[in-house]
Amino acid sequence: MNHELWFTPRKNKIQINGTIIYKDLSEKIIEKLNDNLSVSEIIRWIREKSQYHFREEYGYDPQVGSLNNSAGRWNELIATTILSKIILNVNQQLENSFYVVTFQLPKSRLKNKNNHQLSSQILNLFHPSSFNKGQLLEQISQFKDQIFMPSPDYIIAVIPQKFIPSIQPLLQHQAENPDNLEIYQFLESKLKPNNIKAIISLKTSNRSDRRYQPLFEAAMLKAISYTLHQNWKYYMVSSELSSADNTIFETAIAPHGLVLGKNLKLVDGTYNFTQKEDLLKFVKEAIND
Amino acid sequence: MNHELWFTPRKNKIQINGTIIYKDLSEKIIEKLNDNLSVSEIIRWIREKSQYHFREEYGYDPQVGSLNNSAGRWNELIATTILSKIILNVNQQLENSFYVVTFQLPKSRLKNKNNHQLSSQILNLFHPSSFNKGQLLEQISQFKDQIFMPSPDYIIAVIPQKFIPSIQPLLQHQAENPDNLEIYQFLESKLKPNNIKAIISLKTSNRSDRRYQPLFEAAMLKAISYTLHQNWKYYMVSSELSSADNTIFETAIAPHGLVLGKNLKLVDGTYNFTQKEDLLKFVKEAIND
DNA sequence: TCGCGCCGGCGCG
DNA sequence: TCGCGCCGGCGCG
Repeated sequence: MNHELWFTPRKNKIQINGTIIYKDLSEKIIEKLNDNLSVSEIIRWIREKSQYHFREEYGYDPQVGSLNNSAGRWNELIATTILSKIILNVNQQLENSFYVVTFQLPKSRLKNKNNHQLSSQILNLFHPSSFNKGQLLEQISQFKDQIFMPSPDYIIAVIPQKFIPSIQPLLQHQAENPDNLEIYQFLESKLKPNNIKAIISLKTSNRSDRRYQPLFEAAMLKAISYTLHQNWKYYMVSSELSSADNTIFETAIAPHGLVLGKNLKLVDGTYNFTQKEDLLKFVKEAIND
Repeated sequence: MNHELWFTPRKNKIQINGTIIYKDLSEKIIEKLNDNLSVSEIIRWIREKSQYHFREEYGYDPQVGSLNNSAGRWNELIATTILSKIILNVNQQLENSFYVVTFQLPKSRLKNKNNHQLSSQILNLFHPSSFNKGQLLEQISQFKDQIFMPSPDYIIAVIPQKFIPSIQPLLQHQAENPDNLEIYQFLESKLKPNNIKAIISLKTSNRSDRRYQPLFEAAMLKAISYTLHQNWKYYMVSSELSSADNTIFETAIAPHGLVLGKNLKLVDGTYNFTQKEDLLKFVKEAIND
């Protein structure tokens, strides 16, 4: 293992290459997961290992922010592998003509109006023409350039097998290479609203301010889902959940629920992500509806 | 100036007493404001001064997080003083029978259902009985325990002079003691929805994730405002605004707008907070409607 | 003691 | 180069 590749000196600072570190340690990480170590423990272990080698090499501690940035990425890489494996397994047992699929998205990015791409990356799962009159997304079409939200961490979709016969190898590849967006690229412009079953927010931890970030995402997605007569679920997944986090996620009403006088929840489930099994729960919940 | 009071040794760490530091430096801060130094510059100056004395005393740098926490507070203390002075001035020139008032709120906090207080602190501005049948907040009454949001940074309200004849001394006192909640305490349970004109989010800087925190607040408040047939404005104020921040704040549609098919904006104005004058703009905008 | 709400430090495309 | 979206470090009540 060549620890020099873990760090890159930049102007005035040393960069921590979180993705490289993860790849170097991925075999051990998978082992630890199989030994049922908690995801928090594993991330703490990668964190401390990175810190140790940084200190060895440069004689001082890395910035907290650089490790925060990496920890978020490590958490996602672990979750991608676990989710992909779970869904590979689910697909092998399915007895209908659909496949379940999970994937991450490119980051949302402000797009020029004349571009065919929309600023909210999740909307680019649908073909631009589906916003046309008489098409499936007509109802939100007039506002499509005014919808902003971060790219959700994960989508769970259910798609006819005939449209994605090769999905199992793609999921297998994604489980082994959790830092790639092949599945998104494969599905871009091809989904219909009713293919989407669930959207997932993944965090290592919450703060009482940061917890409103995914709630805004949920507010927009639930409003879109309602307008399109869909039933998209929104799940919160975090390795740390305070009692207040749980209560708020379980209870919070959607803004459009207030306006319509309907008790429409923002969040359909809140899960503590400690072990592989924790993710299985909401995958089942998401598709059994 | 006794720098020892700036810091308090705690178990395993040294606490930075941001409020004490601010009070010690407040005269100089006011001077710098009068000299038209930018708010960012002033906060950077307090930050560096704190860091310098911390280092002198303990031989190492303080945690970034402790200075972040303080910088947010310093920004609010400065803004409270400026806003209070502006509004004192506005009130002296008013020729109707109303006073303008601005104030901060206690932090939101999960409340027990049987308590008369609600979890969203802003809702405690209204009397509990106003949620009763036939009263002003009846329309959101059934969901009042499912509404969650952080306490907004500032409220701007317009209130009949006869209800608050003593408001000018209170504003004067608030300008001089920006860390107190007397005005909120004075108004608690006494406001009507139409007293509220504007809600303000104040930040030193945004990040592309953190910018959705006030947008969630705006989404809930605008939904409440719509349901109550009010026209509460929501303003973003920040010392740093990227081009993307500006575009998103200026363009974003409210979730309930999507559902209703109406172009309802989340944000009514985005202001760069560098000097005193920047706050005057939206105070005028907020009350002239 | 913990909950609230603060914000800069990133790595990567 | 900057935009995205990551998250722990608080002080204070």
